[in-house]
Amino acid sequence: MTTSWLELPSEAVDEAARLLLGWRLTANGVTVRLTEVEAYSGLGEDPASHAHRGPTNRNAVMFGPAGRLYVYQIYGMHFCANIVCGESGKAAAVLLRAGAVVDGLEIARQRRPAARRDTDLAAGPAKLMQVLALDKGANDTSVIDGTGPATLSPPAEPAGTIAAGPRVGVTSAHDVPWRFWISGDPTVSVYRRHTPRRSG
DNA sequence: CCATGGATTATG
DNA sequence: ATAATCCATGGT
Repeated sequence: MTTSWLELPSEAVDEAARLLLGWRLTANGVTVRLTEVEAYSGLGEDPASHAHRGPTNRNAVMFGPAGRLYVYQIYGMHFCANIVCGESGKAAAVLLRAGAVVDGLEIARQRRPAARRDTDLAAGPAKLMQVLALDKGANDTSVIDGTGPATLSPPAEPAGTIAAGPRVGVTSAHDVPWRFWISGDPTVSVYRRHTPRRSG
C-alpha cells in the first residue's frame, strides 16, 4: 500500500496532491471524485501560496494539522477549498480544482443550473464547492473524522494516468508543475495560459 | 472578450 | 483611512 497523503511531510505536498486524485469527497448528499488538484506550500519561495508570507488570520488553517479544509472566498462571490497537508507549523495544502459527480446527481444539477453537461457540474474550484453546498462555514473542519460537513473517502478504483502542468492563475513559478489531473478526464477544465488581468 | 463582487492585504 | 489584488464563473 502506498503512503497515505495524510502522513506525508509538508515538503511532499506535491506528492500528496497526486495521491488525492481519485479520492471522493461527500457533502450534503453529493459525492464528487477528485479529478484535478493543485499543490501549494508555505515553505520556501512560493509567492503563489496564500501562506508564503507567514501566518495570517485567513490562512491560519494551512498551518494546522492535515485533514482539514481551508476555505477562502475569491472575487467576493466564490468559495474554493483546499485540503491541508503536512505537519502542523509547516503550511501546505492541496486546492481542489475539479471533480466528477458520482453520487447525488439530481441534487447537483439543481445546485448548478448553469451546467449544461454533467461534466461541467464540478469542473472548477468554485463549481465544486457549489455542488457540495459548502462555503466559508466549512473552513477549519475535518474531512477525515466525520465531524465536519464533508467527508473524504478512498478511491473505489485506481485514478489512472496522472498528468502534471503549471498551476492556474499563477503568473510566477510557472516552472513548478504543481497542477495535477487525471489524464483524459472530461471534467478537467482546459488550461488557460493565464488570466489576462492586466490590459494587454 | 467583459461584468460581477467582497474579503484580504499592503500602505500611510 | 485608501487602493490594488485575487487559486473564478457566466454570459456576451
